[in-house]
Amino acid sequence: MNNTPVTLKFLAEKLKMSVSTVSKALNNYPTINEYTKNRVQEMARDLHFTPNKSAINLKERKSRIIGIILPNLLDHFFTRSIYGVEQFATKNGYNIIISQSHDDLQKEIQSADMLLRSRVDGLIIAISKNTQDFAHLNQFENLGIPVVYYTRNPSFNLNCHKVLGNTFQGCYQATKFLIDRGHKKIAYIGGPKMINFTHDRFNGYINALKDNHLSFDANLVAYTDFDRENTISAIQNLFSADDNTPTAIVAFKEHILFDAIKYLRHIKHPQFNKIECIGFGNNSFINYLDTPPIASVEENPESVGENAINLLLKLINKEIDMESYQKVMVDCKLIVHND
Amino acid sequence: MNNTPVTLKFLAEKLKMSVSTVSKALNNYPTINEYTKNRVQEMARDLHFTPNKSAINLKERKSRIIGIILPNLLDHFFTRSIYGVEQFATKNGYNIIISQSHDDLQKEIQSADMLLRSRVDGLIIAISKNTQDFAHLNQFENLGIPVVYYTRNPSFNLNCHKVLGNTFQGCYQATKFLIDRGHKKIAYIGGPKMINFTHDRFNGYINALKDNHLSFDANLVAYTDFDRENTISAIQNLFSADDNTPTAIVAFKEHILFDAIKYLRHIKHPQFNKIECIGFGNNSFINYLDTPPIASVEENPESVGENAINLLLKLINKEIDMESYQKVMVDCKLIVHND
DNA sequence: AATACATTTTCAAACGTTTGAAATAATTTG
DNA sequence: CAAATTATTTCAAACGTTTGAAAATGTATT
Repeated sequence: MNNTPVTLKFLAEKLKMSVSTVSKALNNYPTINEYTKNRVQEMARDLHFTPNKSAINLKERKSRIIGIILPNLLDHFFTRSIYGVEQFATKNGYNIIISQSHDDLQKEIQSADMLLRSRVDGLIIAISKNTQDFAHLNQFENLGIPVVYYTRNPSFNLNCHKVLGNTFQGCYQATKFLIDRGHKKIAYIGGPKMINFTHDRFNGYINALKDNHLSFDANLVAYTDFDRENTISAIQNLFSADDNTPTAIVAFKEHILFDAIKYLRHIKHPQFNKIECIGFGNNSFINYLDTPPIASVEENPESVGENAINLLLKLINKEIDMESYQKVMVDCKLIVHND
Repeated sequence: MNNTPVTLKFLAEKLKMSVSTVSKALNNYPTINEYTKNRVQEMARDLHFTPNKSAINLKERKSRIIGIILPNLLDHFFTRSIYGVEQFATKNGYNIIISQSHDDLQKEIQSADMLLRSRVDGLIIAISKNTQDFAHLNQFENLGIPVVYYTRNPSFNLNCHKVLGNTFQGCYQATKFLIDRGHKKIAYIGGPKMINFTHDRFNGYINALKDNHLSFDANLVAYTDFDRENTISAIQNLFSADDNTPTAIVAFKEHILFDAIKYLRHIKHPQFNKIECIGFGNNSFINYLDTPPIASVEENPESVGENAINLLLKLINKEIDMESYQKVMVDCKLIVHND
């Protein structure tokens, strides 16, 4: 209800000194007399002085804000990754603004635009699945604002900073694990081909087969997206040939397995609870399933976030040159569930 | 890599006109000549002029930013509620800054402080479970910045704006549903007593029993928190008496039921798959359980968020007086799962 | 007491916008 | 064609900070 805002000027008038003295006292300048400092700080406290960030930003030509754009907040991978980012950002005096693109290019452009107006000091982004053109993101770098792509990134483009889960290694490990358990017919269910890591995972699968002298069978591979219908039909395909049916599955997302298991149970597949499967993710709900995946590929999202912010901070502080493009890989970890 | 930032002044020099003309042209002032407007707008586009929000905020004495503080982003209730907020905020030209308190008072105070410095135009908050003192939040109202409490709120305090799920009604409905299915021994598992809606839910349960002439049995009530250990022991208690064991459960959070079912299966309770249960939440994961809850109490988080932002916008626009404290209740909906 | 030096405070400009009032230019009117 | 009107542009101050340079004050030295 206070109508005159408490500004430096206001404090200065109260204390009968100049604005600069007040400013310097609050910022603990060595040239300011101790007694004066105390008086100023006390008054500032009493009157609940809160420095106006807009004014400071304007003056300093920076915002101490990091922007984050991601497809959505309903995906645990992303919310977990924010933990990592936030932790290190606040530790270094930065705040974060999170914006969702809802996997829509137009919305992503809007988000980028507002973050640009807010003059964020850096941007961390997981691009939408339709992002082909990068004009809206290149703007940042043109203004000298560093951008770090994480997880979802322009795969063809080497001229950007990236932090990625080592999804090849994760998929290789998962496949290898199943091979070591004696499986010969391991199916692979991949994700939308537009998303860049889909191929890396597939390659992990292929390489594990090859390295272990198993032949590749195209009938054991199916693709789906985030839509359940498509997942079901992908699974139907895999299990259509009665003679050559898989005994294990590797899936690009764990919840595909949930659908798979449910479907197999539904059609009363003779050994639906024998099929061993592994997916990316590490959903705590696994504990509640009757027929849980045998293992999960933990992507360590917090660590991905952590690496992204650390790289970004180095770019902001010019410890790394913006032109020397970095690529950081974060290893996955196979979590074996022994219920 | 552009080192001279593109500002109004810069444009003005290029165009050989005054800064104010440029400003007014970009803001489409009627007093500016059409031809001039076109020239200015074209140049602004070509040079990628981006207005500096800090400068505007400073001048306008507002930020067009809404702050949100919530315990964490791993809880689907909160992430879903953000959808509602975001949608209406952006529609009205506001951006949002999300900050997590991690259910820690100190962190909440920090968040509040940074949002205050950022001079948000309004605040939406779900308080941490330890928030007893509200000095850090009252500051906002002292500066004329409206605050809307949502979901988690100071229950004892009537002098604040609130948007709440009608958790009483939700719990009543759930209990009633089970009664109608013939259950006589319905257990209730409540949440942390610090959280205000725990009691409302309990009252919903009690009232449903009473209205349907079922007697209340204290042995059928247990409390837990977000910790699995405690949940297990709560369930153990409920099922310790061999003679008087519940046939149905209402739980304040759905995942408690997952633990309950798992536990009952584990101890091979004679009718673990007969026990009918209902919890708050509406986790899509339910579809994958062998023994799913019979129904869910959908709390409509998007709608809660929507109501919160709408109320806040009205307060910001002074359509509602800050002193006339509002309380909005959002009804829950019972979702019956017929597998 | 005059000078030198150190300590402390203030001045003034800058950051990038907005906007009412004043100035200027262009057009109409009698 | 001068005066009155209207259209368009510019001036100048303000928003709340920061900060190097200049000014003022205080203290020590001879």
